[in-house]
Amino acid sequence: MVPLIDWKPVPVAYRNLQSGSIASMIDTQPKKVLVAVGWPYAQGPLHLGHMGGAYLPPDIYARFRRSVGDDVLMVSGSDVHGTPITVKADEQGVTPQEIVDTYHPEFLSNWEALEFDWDLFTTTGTETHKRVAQDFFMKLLENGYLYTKMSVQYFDEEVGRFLPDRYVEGTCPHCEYAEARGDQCDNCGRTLDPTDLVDPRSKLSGGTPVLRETEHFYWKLSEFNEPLREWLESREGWRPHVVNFALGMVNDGLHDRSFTRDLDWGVPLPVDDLGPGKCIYVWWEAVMGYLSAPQEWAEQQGTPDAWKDWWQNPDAESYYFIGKDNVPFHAIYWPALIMGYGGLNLPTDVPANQFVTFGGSKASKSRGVGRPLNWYLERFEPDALRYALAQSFPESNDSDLNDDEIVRRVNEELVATWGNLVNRVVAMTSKYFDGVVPTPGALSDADEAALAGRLATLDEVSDLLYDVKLRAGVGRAMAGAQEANAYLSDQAPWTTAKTDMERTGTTLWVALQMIAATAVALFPYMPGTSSKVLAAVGSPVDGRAPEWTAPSVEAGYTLGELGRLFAKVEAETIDD
RNA sequence: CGCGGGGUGGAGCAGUCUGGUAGCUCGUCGGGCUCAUAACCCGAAGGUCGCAGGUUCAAAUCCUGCCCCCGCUACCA
Repeated sequence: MVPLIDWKPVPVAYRNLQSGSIASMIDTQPKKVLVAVGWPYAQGPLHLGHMGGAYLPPDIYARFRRSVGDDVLMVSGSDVHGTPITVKADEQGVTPQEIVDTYHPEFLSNWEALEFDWDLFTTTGTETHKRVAQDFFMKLLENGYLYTKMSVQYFDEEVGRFLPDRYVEGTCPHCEYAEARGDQCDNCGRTLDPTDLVDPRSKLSGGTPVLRETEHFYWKLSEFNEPLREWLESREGWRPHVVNFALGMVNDGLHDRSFTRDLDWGVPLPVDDLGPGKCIYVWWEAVMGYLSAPQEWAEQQGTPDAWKDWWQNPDAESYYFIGKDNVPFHAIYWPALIMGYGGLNLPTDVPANQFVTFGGSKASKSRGVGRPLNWYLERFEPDALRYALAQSFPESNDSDLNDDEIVRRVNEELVATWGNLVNRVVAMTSKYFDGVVPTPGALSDADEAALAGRLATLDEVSDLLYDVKLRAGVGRAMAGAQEANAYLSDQAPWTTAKTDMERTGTTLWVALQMIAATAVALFPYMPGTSSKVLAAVGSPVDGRAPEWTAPSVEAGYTLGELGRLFAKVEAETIDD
């Protein structure tokens, strides 16, 4: 056995910032940042809850880190293996691949509709993934963390398949509930073993399954108990619910778990000790995607070793964006796999979200609650939807969202505060100065305060974003827009325009500086509209993200065309 | 006693670790403004911080018990 599990503390988000100074807002030593996004299971459509919980947060975070100059790699992909997909394929009389080919493209179109900026969104069905997962298996085997063991499991002779615990149903031996599952009785809540069930039947065929011996590789997870405990206890800045939950499980004691399954649809074992029909358990193999996707990306770039900068460089950071139901897999099992492999970076942070609920019900594939994502995509502009979701991110609580709430956020907050601000300033510049940025006169104290305020906004938003407090971040950025609205009210350029055009010009010049800075602060959240604003004021986004600085809007520049940033959502459009 | 999270003005949330005038976004009411997407700005009303007890000069915050909601409970992913 290999000397146990080397891990080193991974530094938390590096900051090279000093409040107040524009130049200091850019990270002078760019870091490699892996933004790892939970892999959606290609078995059903995604809902708005998935976006708010797991997928939009990483896009915002990645865009922000790009803005401060870091070298971000944002990857994920469709998880295409496992029993549920094969079962669904059987039900529909198609191949598992055909199921995958239904949902993977749908995911891709979802990302496009919401303007996610992936480096790569692949699948676990690639040759690269297979190679990486098999290599991972061999490394664990060589390091002594895998062993074989016989066990007895129910087998459905009708469909010719071993049955996962949840696919065996029967009568609960404790309460005689007839619909108990093999892992648990929903009636009395007791944990069960499938062999406990009276009158077991297969959920697949309805027939009576038979017990068969089967040999599997088992993972010595128990060996990782202490290293994981030590590692988790040393985490700083993690969300309490993530650490507490993971630590609770570790303190209860982890037991060895089977590493393989009797299944054809998956990554086959690289050794033939067990004979055919064995695959790596889909969950273990799926999280290895965090390692295989960067390799696939690197291959596509023509720099096949480039992935090592994110995985083997101890200064690199990695953030795993997931829902709370996945905490065990990202705060326990995946770190344990990484430890067992050796030489790879452990997660810097796992900022798992709680759930977005709709009228109190979890929006999820399995329960079918909530509208299809496309329903929202057809009715809302992407940035408007991104805004409404960001303001409801369930970072510490489950958060509730409904259609009226989304409309309220868009109409009463986004349109009224930010959209209207841009519109009124551009309109006045057009009206009083023919659309040319005026030359400022002497700056008053109020002007200076307003200009300083825009820097404070960028500074404070960046503090929140580094901490992955994304909901607070968008709120703070919007406060920047409110400051600009208040500044305009105080200065009343529409009044001074009657007597003092220089004063009016100065006010509008200041307001334009505030708008440009706000657009930068909002860019991670609403990249499309921020890009439009920045282009219109003469600071177009160069590359994938604007520099995290207050752009200088130059006097004499003719503002570009900029219609209304957002349309109000009419009640009728959501009235069905 | 399985584990973790949550219960804060009409709505959605922050604050709880490090006790000390309960904060934000909206809504409501009043005022201002009229450049702007009936948008913007200012002010006010509205909360015994799930319930009960305890510690303390002082509790949303610490302790104990209880109630309710969510997730997990290891072979669904």
